[in-house]
Amino acid sequence: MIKYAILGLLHYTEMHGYRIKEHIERNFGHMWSINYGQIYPNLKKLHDDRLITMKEVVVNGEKGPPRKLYSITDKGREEFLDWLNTSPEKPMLLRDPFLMRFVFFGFGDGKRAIEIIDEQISRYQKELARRKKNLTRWEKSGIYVRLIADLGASLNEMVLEWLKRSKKEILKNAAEK
Amino acid sequence: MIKYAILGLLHYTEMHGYRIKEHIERNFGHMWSINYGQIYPNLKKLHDDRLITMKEVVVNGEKGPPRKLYSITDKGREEFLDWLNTSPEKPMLLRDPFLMRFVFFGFGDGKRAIEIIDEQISRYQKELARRKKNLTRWEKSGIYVRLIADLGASLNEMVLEWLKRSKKEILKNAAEK
DNA sequence: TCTACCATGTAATCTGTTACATGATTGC
DNA sequence: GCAATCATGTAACAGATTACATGGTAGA
Repeated sequence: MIKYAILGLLHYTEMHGYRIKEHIERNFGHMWSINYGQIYPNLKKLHDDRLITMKEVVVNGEKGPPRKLYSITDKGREEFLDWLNTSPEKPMLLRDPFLMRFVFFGFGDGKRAIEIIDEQISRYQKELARRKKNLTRWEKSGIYVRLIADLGASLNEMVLEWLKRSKKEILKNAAEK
Repeated sequence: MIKYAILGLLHYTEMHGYRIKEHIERNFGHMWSINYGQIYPNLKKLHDDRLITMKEVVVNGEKGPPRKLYSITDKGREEFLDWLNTSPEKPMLLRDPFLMRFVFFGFGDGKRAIEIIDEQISRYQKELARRKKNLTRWEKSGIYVRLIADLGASLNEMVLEWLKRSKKEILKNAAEK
């Protein structure tokens, strides 16, 4: 999957590994985690398969080792577009260590449960503020990127509402007993 | 992580591997996928670590091989409650091959993009209907399980709204050009 | 001098997925 | 007889995560 994310970015413009990581994190970091352990081996594989080409560039006055600029090849473009046009096989997956705990909160201490929920509320409040501020940043990046950012904010908003609703219901439920 | 899901279920009642898989799929299958390749090795590891005990049971008149009934030990309960009370370290992660494609739809064929979005809309419509029908099923399972089911439905609803909104905006955007 | 950041990468480990293999029973 | 379901499991592979190692430059 990361393979296609890389091809997609290189379809846009040539880039080196470090910059690819930055882009992936910024564009869909909230839904896809990434790290060098995936990026560099993938770049190597894509290069071996002739889907991308590489040229080493020493940028004068730039710090650090020489960059390795990768570009997509015609073969790479072809494979990328094939992938883009196929129907996604697998359904959405939501993985959240907090939700995993939440299901079992009935077994634990109710007070601690509320504390953890409050932590989540303040986390999501901060995150939502950050997202809303950044929404305008995506305006110029094209409609699809903007819509993805929009989805991120909507998800954030929905979870926050759910957290508040849940807290209320849990407290009400505890008071009734 | 699956380790704690198993401990949590066994905290509830003793169970064998096959039943654990069923439960995980039913309770949070929409957010956590599971398979035997994870269940059985995990059960073995938990047993080796003395967090659960096992007794083999042949149920008369039942089909198939003898069940291996696992129960949680005091040590297991302790570790489970410790985990339950700690703050979740990692943020929510949304992984969706459709969304991965979506970001790059600008590079592909606009008509095909609309087709794929329509596929997603009908998928989510069916799924939402199924979820809403099942919501009452969770009523008796305790407040936390019910709230998780509620979150699942809310997520589903939100994504569906977003898909419809996106389709409209994309068509409008295409018409303007 | 020390920290932060740019930029490359690898090795070990952990986690998850797919695809098998076995075998009994129930119902069509 | 055959398909479906219950129930056990493993091997191979794919994918993700963590933790290192290297080394240069800019700025406090």
